[in-house]
Amino acid sequence: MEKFYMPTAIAYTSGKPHIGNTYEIVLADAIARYKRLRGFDVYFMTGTDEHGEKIEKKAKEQNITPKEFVDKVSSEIRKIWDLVGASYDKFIRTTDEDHVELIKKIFKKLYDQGDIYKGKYEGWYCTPCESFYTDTQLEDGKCPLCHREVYRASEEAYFFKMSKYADKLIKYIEEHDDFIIPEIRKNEMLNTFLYPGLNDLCVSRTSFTWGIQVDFDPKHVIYVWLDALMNYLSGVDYKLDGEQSDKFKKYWPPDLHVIGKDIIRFHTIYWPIFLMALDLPLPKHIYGHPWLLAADEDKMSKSKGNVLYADDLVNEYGKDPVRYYLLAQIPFDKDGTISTGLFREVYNNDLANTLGNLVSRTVAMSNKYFGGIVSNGSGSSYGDDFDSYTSDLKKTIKDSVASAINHINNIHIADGIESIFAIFQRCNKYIDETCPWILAKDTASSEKLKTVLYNLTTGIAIGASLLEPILPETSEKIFNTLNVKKMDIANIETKSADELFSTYNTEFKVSDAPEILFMRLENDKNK
RNA sequence: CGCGGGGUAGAGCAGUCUGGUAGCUCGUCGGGCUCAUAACCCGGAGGUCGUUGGUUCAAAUCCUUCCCCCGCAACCA
Repeated sequence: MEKFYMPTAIAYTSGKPHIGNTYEIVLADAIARYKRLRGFDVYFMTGTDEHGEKIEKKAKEQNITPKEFVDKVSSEIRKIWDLVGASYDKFIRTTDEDHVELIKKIFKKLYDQGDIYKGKYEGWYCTPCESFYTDTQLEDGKCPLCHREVYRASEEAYFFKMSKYADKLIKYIEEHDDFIIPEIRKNEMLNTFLYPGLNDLCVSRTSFTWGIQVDFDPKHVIYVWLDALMNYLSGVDYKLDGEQSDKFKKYWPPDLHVIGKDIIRFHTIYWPIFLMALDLPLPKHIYGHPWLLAADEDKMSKSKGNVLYADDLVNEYGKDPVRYYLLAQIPFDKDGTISTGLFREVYNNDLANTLGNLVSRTVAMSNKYFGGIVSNGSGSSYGDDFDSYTSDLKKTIKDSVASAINHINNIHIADGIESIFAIFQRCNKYIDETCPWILAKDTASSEKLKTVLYNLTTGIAIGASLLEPILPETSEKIFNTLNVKKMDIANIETKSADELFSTYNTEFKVSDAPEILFMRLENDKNK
């Protein structure tokens, strides 16, 4: 069984994540579910990044310990991930004991082998703000925060010799075209950081204490990124010495990193270099996904009051609609937008009208005309337009299936969803073409009518099977309503259109009281 | 001159590499239908393709001028 190790970035526990932050976990979840359906042994990992100065400060403001603070936020984050249906296999925390131990050992090892050295960090220091600034950060030569005088200061710090590995990394990136995706991110990294020359990275701090301590030099804590990135190793029980763990041997290296474009630099430069220093294979692909922005094109922020939270949306509209919006509306390499109005529009158009109503009308007709019994009509050809409606239906659905699978394989999820919905749209059109209510008036067309309802049901089943990774609850509801078995994606992909439309060759009975999948939302003037 | 992306119908986007009738979704207007969640299906209207100049029989597409928006960066995660 082929393995698929997919870690997401771990969320920084500085506060409650908004809907944009939640996108990443939903995206990764859809990929994980899809890979499982394709027979992969998936290890889907997420978690929280919990050290750093910012957290130390926030805890202090609330008069609690940093650990109490991160315990609270981490569980809040996890609750939201669960709420949107994230099927992660492991939730790691950088305060986990085994993680902390590993980081300490790694730091020591890198120091011993000469990749980390002690040096001086120089910069402009603002005493009241207790912060260092570079030349370019200063505003008019003064502190950018409080605008007071700064003075030249230096502080003891450990540095990592990035320069030692830079050439090797450049070569690797150039030779592996799909290491950094999308391509724009690859160019950004090469042009901005690698070609001009990589500076050594400061990997310890002495200005705060909430972090993993350097054993042999206790006034230093380990730089947050060196700590955070290593979760991908500790999460599969990587052992620096002694017998290597089975989990590590099985899953390493990551097949796909799902991370936000804002932290692509840490994942495509520092992270691979750390791995080179540890002499470990690099991840196969690192996907810097785009962002979800508020519809007014601004980043969501509390001060602007345009923040939407996943849990609020799930409570109001349900889990699957939230997943649908995120997955369908954010393209592979460009930012998407969200507002309550857009959300409701997409909900009505795609979920309530196209999909929900299709299932509803199809099942209703089966109940009305055949007491809920569905079976394929006996006539294969009727020598009129009916034949071409049917063959075009099958062909269009087969084409959409191929397109959807192709997109999803390339993690172009939004494009894949569009192709899946083309199936449902084609089914709706088929109803208009064949006019079942007219066929029902003449017993002589009984076989045609059976054929129509059978084909519709099968078409819905095909679409719903593909939809499972995207909308797991809805997919299951549809199969319960239709009372047929889900199709295997491998079969959907390889079978011919005619074979696909012979899947359910014995009659079955659909639900006589189908549930409304997505209740249509009334117009809401509030945006 | 730091690097990069973008400016196409009311909104959001595709098309630009490989010049040749400007396309999709939503909205809007009209028609059809009545199985269905006032849903579904069909059709129409709506665009000097940011700006200047050029190459060409022909430019959204190639070259050029300028204007505007956005991302990355200046070691916060």
